[in-house]
Amino acid sequence: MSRLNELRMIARVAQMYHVERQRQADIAKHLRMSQATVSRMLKKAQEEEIVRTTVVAPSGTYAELEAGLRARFGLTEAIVVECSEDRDGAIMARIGEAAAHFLEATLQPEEVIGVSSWSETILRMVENIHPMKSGKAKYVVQTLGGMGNPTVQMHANQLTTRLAKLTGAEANVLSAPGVAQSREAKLVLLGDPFVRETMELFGKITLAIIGIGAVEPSGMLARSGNVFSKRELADVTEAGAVGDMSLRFFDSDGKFVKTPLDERVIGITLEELAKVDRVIALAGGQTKTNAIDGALKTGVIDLLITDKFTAQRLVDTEGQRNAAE
Amino acid sequence: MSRLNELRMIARVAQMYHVERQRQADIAKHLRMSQATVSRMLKKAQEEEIVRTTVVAPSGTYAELEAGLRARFGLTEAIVVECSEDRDGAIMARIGEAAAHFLEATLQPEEVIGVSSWSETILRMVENIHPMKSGKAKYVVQTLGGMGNPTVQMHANQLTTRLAKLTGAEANVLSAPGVAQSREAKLVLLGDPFVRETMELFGKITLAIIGIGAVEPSGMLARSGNVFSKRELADVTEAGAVGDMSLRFFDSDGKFVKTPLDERVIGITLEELAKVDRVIALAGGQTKTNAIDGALKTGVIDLLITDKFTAQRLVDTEGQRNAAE
DNA sequence: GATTTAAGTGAATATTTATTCATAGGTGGA
DNA sequence: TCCACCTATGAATAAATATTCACTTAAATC
Repeated sequence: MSRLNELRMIARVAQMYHVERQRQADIAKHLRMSQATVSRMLKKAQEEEIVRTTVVAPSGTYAELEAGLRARFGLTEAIVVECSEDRDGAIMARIGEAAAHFLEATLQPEEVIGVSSWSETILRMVENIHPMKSGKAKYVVQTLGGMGNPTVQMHANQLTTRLAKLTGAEANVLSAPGVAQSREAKLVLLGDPFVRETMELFGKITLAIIGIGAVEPSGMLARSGNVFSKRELADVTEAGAVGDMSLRFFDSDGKFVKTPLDERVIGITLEELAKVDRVIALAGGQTKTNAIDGALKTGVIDLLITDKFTAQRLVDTEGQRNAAE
Repeated sequence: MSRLNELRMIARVAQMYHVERQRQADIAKHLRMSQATVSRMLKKAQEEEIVRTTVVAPSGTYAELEAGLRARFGLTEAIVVECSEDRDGAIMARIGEAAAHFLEATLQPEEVIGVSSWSETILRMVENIHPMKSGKAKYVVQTLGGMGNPTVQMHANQLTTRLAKLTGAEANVLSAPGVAQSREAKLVLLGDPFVRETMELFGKITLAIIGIGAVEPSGMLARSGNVFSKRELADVTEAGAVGDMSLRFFDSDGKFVKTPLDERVIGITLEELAKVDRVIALAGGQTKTNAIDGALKTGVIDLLITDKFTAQRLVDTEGQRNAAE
């Protein structure tokens, strides 16, 4: 019986605190006890489940999928965006918006941003960033050379420049092709002082924004603008690669896949990426699902922004192997 | 769209704070924002009803009835006890237990307790009090003389003495009948130095424990032990009295009813009672409902302890008149 | 386009809450 | 009955949270 009276009292205290929003000191005075006791009663009220706190996710948000992604891949954070249809265009737009919002909200002063320029999703992100008046970031560093024809390469530089302008940072473009003609050609290009200067900043990057690419005839070929030969692509596939970040490949287990191509790519390596404080990956879409799954397993990524359909597929995938790092 | 992203973020913060029980500073660090912002987001989460806190009353407690009583009668507190049947014996036992628990939990050091001795419910309370080793109260003052035959009078004194012993206080009994034979007899009795000493303490009482009596042939007559004549009782009834506290009467509107009897009663007055810091009334039962209703309307009572049946009747009673003081 | 108004931010600070500490009473075993 | 141990308490204090302040930027109005 005395326990019931005690619970009765606890319930009353909980009522006064949570519903009537009185301060503990006032409740204590009212009931002639110490504030410490009120605090303890409230703790007990939690334990006894006399007070219950529920967090309701607003519709259009996917807290559960996010939690699932975090748990499955050991991510620091995950953002799953609403998306009406499972179509690449729509998905990129939504991810870009969310990424822009996230960047604006969490960008630190003096940040060194690395951006793997050739990704349409990242482009969408940049389009959605509002100019920040007080220069927040320090440098924006392009982490992969331009791709394909000079026009597209120009575009990539512009993306970097624009992001730098929006964040009030200094732009460090990588005035080189993403893929050199040969190992020797790469060495020559690396001799350029501007290229070298930018690449030396790779180690200083505090926030990297990257896209994830899928390795499969259509995707890869389309993106590469024919800089890789069919033969080379076949090699990559045979080596087990399922996707790339900045043209660095990994397999479905998240293991890095070394290929002769590495010798020709001018851009950040996965090892360098792994050392960056925050690595944010932007990717979604049916065709990229496997690539994203592998990318997450590399342990390089801290935060993934994706769409609800892809998130669902990533969480569903039955692979008993335990998640990344 | 940005609003959705903001809500998404708020929901995530709420999740981290309420479910994962992380500190605001840690959440802030994780999401790269200031603790102040996290605090604000959590506030917003409340407003947006993303977090909901519910207080569930443990079964066997009647938070709603208590709230109803408080609202209707302007009480500081109300305690409604579980009770299996609407029968006086059972009700008194439960109220007594609850009162004992409440007293133990909230008794202040140096308290001067006034106790209107002749009430079976109060007796039950005293029976349930555990002895308090460290003398908590200062005095226990009997606020109404004994009633009826000397044996019963003795009993009343014992109740006071016992309560004093249990609370480690000094007992101040009122060695006089509760009702003198006449106005003159009362004056003589008041001349007694011990009686006077006790009555002078009435003004010092910080906590009064009283019962509520019903005015109706059976109740009143039974209690009075024939000290009041039929004629006198009829007068009281005609004056509109519905009940009494310490033999001081009031009507159904809570207005004090002065009667010739007042001249004969040796005990605390309602005016004196009104000045006491905490007045705790113990009463329940079908027959006392109207008396309790009137008593609460006097505005003298700060805290009522009653049973669920009586509480229900008190809250239900439709009297549009607005509640007490 | 200029100017006022409103809204949002982090650092500093005030306020509120949780915990530690010292103490006291209760409990159960020898 | 006495002792060891456990629990509960309030005062003091540590820790955590809310608010103020000064400032910046976005939006609204002229």
